[in-house]
Formats: sequence, structure tokens, C-alpha cells
Amino acid sequence: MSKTTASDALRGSGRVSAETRAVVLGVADALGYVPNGSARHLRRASTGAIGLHVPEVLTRSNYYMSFVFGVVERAADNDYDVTLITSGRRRRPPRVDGLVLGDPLAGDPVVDTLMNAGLPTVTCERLSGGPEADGVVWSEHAHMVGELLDHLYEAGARRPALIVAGDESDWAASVHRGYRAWCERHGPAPVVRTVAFEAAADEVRAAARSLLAADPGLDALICAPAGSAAEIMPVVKEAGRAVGRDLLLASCVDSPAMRLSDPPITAIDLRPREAGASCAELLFDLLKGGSPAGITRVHPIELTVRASTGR
Amino acid sequence: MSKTTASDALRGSGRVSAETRAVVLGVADALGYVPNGSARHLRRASTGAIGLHVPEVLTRSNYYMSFVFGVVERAADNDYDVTLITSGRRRRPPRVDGLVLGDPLAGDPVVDTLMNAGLPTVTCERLSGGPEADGVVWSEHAHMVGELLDHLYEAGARRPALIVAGDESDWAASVHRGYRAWCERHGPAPVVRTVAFEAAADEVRAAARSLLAADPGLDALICAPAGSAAEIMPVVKEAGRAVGRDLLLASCVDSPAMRLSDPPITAIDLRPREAGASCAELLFDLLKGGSPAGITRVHPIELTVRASTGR
DNA sequence: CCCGCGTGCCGGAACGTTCCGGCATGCGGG
DNA sequence: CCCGCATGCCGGAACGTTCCGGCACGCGGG
Repeated sequence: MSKTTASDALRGSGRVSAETRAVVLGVADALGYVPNGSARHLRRASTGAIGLHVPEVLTRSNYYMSFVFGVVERAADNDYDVTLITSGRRRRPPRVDGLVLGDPLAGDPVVDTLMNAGLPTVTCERLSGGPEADGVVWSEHAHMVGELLDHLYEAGARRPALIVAGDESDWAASVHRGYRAWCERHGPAPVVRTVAFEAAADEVRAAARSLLAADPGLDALICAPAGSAAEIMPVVKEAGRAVGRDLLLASCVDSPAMRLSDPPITAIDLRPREAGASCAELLFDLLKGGSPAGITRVHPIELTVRASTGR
Repeated sequence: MSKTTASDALRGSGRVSAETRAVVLGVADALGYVPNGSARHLRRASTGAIGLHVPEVLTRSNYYMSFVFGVVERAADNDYDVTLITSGRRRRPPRVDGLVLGDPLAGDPVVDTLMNAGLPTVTCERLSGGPEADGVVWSEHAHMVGELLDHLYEAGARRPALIVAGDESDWAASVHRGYRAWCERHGPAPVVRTVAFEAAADEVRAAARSLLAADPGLDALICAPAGSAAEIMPVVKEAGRAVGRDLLLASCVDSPAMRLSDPPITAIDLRPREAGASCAELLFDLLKGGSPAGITRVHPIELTVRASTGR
């Protein structure tokens, strides 16, 4: 019983008779053998892990939490570990076989470093401005914002405004674009306020206040940043407006806070867990050579209508 | 120039003259040399990574998100990677040097597996019932709940009730214990409703509704589960109560949702990021042999008073 | 009978690092 | 002068796995 035979039996490779394999598996199990990852990866010139980076945004959205769990789940299916990469002081290139970047922000130094690490990389949404990743999973936000605006229009809104983050995030840029395109098609002049991607509630509230004060004719408001639609509720009340009645309100990111708001807020369900899984899956396809570099996949999203847009 | 000398120079070990070291470092830098982690770990019989598990709770709290970032940050300081371990189908023991378990729930099969993996382990809060981890970081929740109740008492509350998760979480158990101890000291009969650790909003609301209906004399309510205090707002209004006036409301877990609620809700700031960092730090102390197994550390928490308890 | 081939198994090298022991040199003290 | 020791450097083995090439055996066909 040589190590080679044992190795072949355990991995199901090479030429081993069925009975020998059974014996090997039995013994391995009895001895509680577990292969040494470092040795395996040394030999195979791989690491058995993928890196995951998400913007460190401390909002009340569970978007990234779900996204992360999606990535980890799919990685586990492929017998890969997931190593978190944060924006802290970075040392040498991370010891991983590939990278998943959730919502990479243009200008983020960590993102730049990672994109230039020479590793197979998948981004969730494009990195605007920068180089294209080897794989991209994206959703049709612009289109979906159009559908959302159609829905608001049907519910009676004629002057919808938008609060959105800046263009460093491709997601925000798409939302913005979709909004302007819709306005172009349907006549109303765009009314937009831009806030920081990681905007605190105060900033979003100030934007909402300014919008409501500037234009009393405003009859609908789309709050793009995660969780922010719920946060501007007090401002709306303060302005004497009733959400779902004389002001329709919607969010571009669904979350429990939307469902549980009073009234519940219409939102776009980005299905973050599935998005994470899709990113991981695409990365493994790239690693296995099953997909060519430069591939993109569309991740479907859904509009969830609630009382805040007049049911 | 032998590999040994190069290795010694790069790691700053062995006997190498200053000038040789300088040369080695210079060349390594020029060539863009980065040591192979697998080979290093194979030789050293380590993995260079720690495992991190948190309950997969999809609430609107950013507690675990912050906790995770705290762990990753401190691990990076120690040149360690962090591998996420979720509740998905587990395979062989994870390839890590140690484990951090955030809020391990008694009866969680993944937690049991990890605790029995024979790896150095640190838990944030105890694992009630199970074996003790090699290191524990905990906070004085029971005491802090006492302080919170003192504060409510000063604000006029005489019949405070509690909504809390079950005892599978040591945190919830401590909160519960602190509440009962305070009642013991101050006279009022305890009024408690228990919900699931991962309770959805509906369940918490039902508990709140039941409490308010059962006892009209109730003048304060502590909602322990993360985020839930904000979620029961509609129920309170529905019952014709005014938060901060005739019903004081507080949460045992602070979050943006508490700060941004209307009125803002008094809450206990658990300082999750620091808690994560503390767990990682304790684990590294254990790994280095600097601390004996069985050690515990107290993580300080703070009461943040807001308008929901009458300013 | 002999050759060729398929099957089952194995030895050895290789992956890149660390560590143990040893060698050469130079210097100071007895 | 010789011995001992400190310093600087190095060779080789080892970590546990995978993979290449090869060996032995049995069988079927020419």
C-alpha cells in the first residue's frame, strides 16, 4: 500500500481497483485522516481560497451581509474557503486563487490594488472607469428603475424625484441613468439630489428636506441608498406629507426595514444572497477555464410593491 | 547566497550580517518576491488563518457586520487571514489555526462541531450548557440592564416589561437574569415575553401587542433583540401610547435604526467592532501561548440615553 | 511460443519553505 | 602557539501531497 495508491484512491484518480479503493477509504475514515491543505496547495500551486471584498458601509441594510453569505455558501459547494479583505492596511497580495468584489467603488484604493493583483476577478456590478474584471455579474438597474417609475406613474405620480449616490458606484450610476432616461421619455424635468455612497441618515434627510422644500409639487420620491427611504420618514411627516397618499415613496434596495416601515415601502429586491452565489459561481467557472475572461452575467432583480406607493 | 541565508534575512531570524540582509531585502523587493504561504504553512504546521462563525441572522442590526470587521481588522494586524464559516453543509474540519465564535447558540450543530474540532477557540459571550471555550470575551449585560432599569425608574417607570430571546444565547440569558434580579431588588413582578433569537418582526410585534393588552399599567418596555425596539413602534401607536411620554422604550442593542427612529430609542451600545477585535486578540494571545486556556476578558459596553426614555 | 497491451500498483521527485547541525574564519586569552 | 568561542554562512532534510514514469502480471492474438 504505497502513498501513491492511497492518494489515488482518496482522490478517485489514477488506476486503482475498486476493492483497494474501498480498503483505503475505510482505513482513512477509521483513522480520521484529513488531507493537509497546505501540502496539497503547495503541490497544486493553488490556495483553496477566494478573497472577498465589500465596501465597509455601516448602514442598516443587510444587503452585504446576505451577499457575503451567498458567496461563502457557493464557495463551500466548491470546497473553497472565503477570506475577507477589508480596507485596512494591506500587506502583500492576498493568498487566494481569485477575487470577488461586491460593488467596487471607483477610486477606492483597495479596489485598485485588488484589480491589479493579477488574479482572476469577478465584480458584482462594473467598476466604472477602471479596468474591466474578468467576470462581471450585473443587474438591470436602469431598466428596473424605469419599471418602478412606470408603476409610480400609474399610481398617479407626475413629478418623481430621486435621491441617489454618486457615480463612483456603478449601481448608483445605473439608477441615475435609468431615472434620467425615463424622464426623457415621459416629459418631466429630472429632479435629483446626490449624496455620498455611505451617506449617514442626516445627509439623506437633508437632501429630502431640500427636495420637499424646493418643490411642493413633488408627488413621488425614490430613495436609492440602502435603507434611506425608511430614514426620511420623519422629514416627510414634518413637511406635512402623507406617504402613500400625497407622496409616493420607494427604495432601490429592499431590506427588512422597508417591509417593516410604516407604511411598508415599495422597493427593488436585489436578491443579494443569490447575487453573491452567482459571483462565486462565475469565479469558479473562470478558475476552471470553463468561461472565457471578459464574461458577464445578468442577475435578475424584482420590484416589490408595497403600500408606500399607494398599494 | 544560499536559500537559508535568504530565508533568514527575510524573516530576521538566524545569524545574518546587516549588510547581507540589506542586499537580500533589496533583491527580494526588486524581484517582487512574495513568500509562498502554502509552503510556509506546510513547514510550520500552521494555516495562517482563523475561522469565524456568526449566527446567520438576517435582522436589520449591523451588529454582526461590525463584529466581523473588527475580527478581520485585528487578524490583519497579526498577518492572519479570516475564513468565514457558515451553517451550510460542513465538510472536514476547517483549515484554520483557531476559531472565533460570535454569540454561539446552544444547540446549534455547527457550533458543536466547531467546539469539538480541537482547535483553540474564543467565543464572544459564553456558550451556555456546552463546554467552555479556551477564551471568552463577555460583557456585563446583566449589570447594564440593571443600570438601564435604574434609568427608567428615575424617569418614572414603575412597571417595566421585557421582550427577550430564549436562553440558547448567553447574551439573552444574561439580559433576562439582570431584569429579574432588578425586579427582585425593586419590587415589581417581572413581566416577560420570550421570542426566538432570530425572531422576525411579526413575532416581536405580537409579543409587544400581547404585553400592552395584558397590562395597561405597563409604563416601560425593554426590547432586547437587535432592531426590534424600532419595529414595535407601530404597535405602540396602535395601542394609543406615546413613546417617551406614557411609555418608555429601550433596546439592548444599539444600531443606526435606534438612533434614527422617531423618537430616537435609548439603547445599550455593545461596541461590536471592538468586541470582534477583542476576540481576535484573545485568540492570538492563546495561539502564541501568552495566555492560558480558560481565560476570560470583559468587554465594556455603554448605555446611550435618547428621547424614548423621556430624555 | 512470443509479443503487445491493459491493468493495478508503486518509487521517486518535486512544490517552497524552515530548521538543525556543521563548517570556516577570526579573535582573544591562557 | 593552541584552544575555545562567537560570528556568518550554508547543505540537506523535512513538512504532506501530487504526478510522472515504470514495473509486474495476466491475457489474447498472431
